[in-house]
Amino acid sequence: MPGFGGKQLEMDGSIDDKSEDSPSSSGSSQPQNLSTVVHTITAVPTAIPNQPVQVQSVIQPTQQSVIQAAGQIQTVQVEEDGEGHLVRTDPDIEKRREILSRRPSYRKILNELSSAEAPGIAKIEEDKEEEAAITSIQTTIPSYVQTSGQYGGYCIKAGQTIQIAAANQNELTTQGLQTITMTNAGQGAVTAAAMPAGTTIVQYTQGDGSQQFVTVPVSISPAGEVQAYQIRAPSSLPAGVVMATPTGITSPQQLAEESARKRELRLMKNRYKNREAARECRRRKKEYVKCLETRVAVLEQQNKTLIEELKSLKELYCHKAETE
DNA sequence: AACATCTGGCGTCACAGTCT
DNA sequence: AGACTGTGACGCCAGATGTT
Repeated sequence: MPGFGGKQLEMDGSIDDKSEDSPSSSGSSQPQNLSTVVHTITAVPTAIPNQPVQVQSVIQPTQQSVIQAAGQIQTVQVEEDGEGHLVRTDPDIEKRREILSRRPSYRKILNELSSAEAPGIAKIEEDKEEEAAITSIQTTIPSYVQTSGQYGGYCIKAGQTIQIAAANQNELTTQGLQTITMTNAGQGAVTAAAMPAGTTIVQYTQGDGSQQFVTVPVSISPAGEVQAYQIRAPSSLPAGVVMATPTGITSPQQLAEESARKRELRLMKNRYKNREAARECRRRKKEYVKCLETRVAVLEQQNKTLIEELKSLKELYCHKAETE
């Protein structure tokens, strides 16, 4: 895998000198007691989508090292930290740190990792999959409606999700509706406080796939039957949003209820998209973790190889010293 | 077998950053 | 400014695994 053989330019800007490409590379076999060691290394930015840079460095704390990348000479300030790691200290790094301090995107990180290090690693692609068409009608009666009732001729119970079959769906389709989903307190996200009793939000998808939301007052008879949904036609509300009632808000309690309903409407509009976004985010995260695990495995293997190499060189050296 | 704990996935909300 | 996007955090759930 390209890039794993050299120094890793860490995300924090440090150059972690853990290995060298080969013991025969220029100057690397020089005795350690020299104050200046010349290395030819390949630095691979782990988080920056640059080409691997060939580094001709004179490893000496606080001295400037010369990085030659794509024919361009770049001067960077390098210092050694307490643990023998080389750390860039030039002003560029400040800028880079600033950028990196922002919340990273798994998509970005992984794409950068894969482009810089492993062409074999698949990039996270833009999700072009079409949403599967919803063909059923699903409705959940809020759990706070502790009763059972009738909806479109079907008996439903509080907190239950029901499928509304052909007859109603056809009826809806003729009106340009494909799906209708009632969701709120069923997930526990909406409580009686957040969503005033006696109302619910109906989400439906039109023929063109656009999401529509309707706030619907629900009348429940003493016998526990859902008697009616009073849905009104769109008027002055933004496209796609249909608001049913309420009329004549006067008391602070009603105002609070209204604002709660508005909040719920806003959340409802975001919920669907966010569900998908969260799914994608988790997928990217998993892919990112996998990628990191692969890197760990490769580096561990490399470490083993280097240890073995060191051993055999030591043996060779001792053997040579004995014979002399 | 019954129960407890762990694990992974999901949906949701809040929030920060980005885009229009 | 408001919409959109990506992600962390949280709670819930179901299945797997360990313990009694």
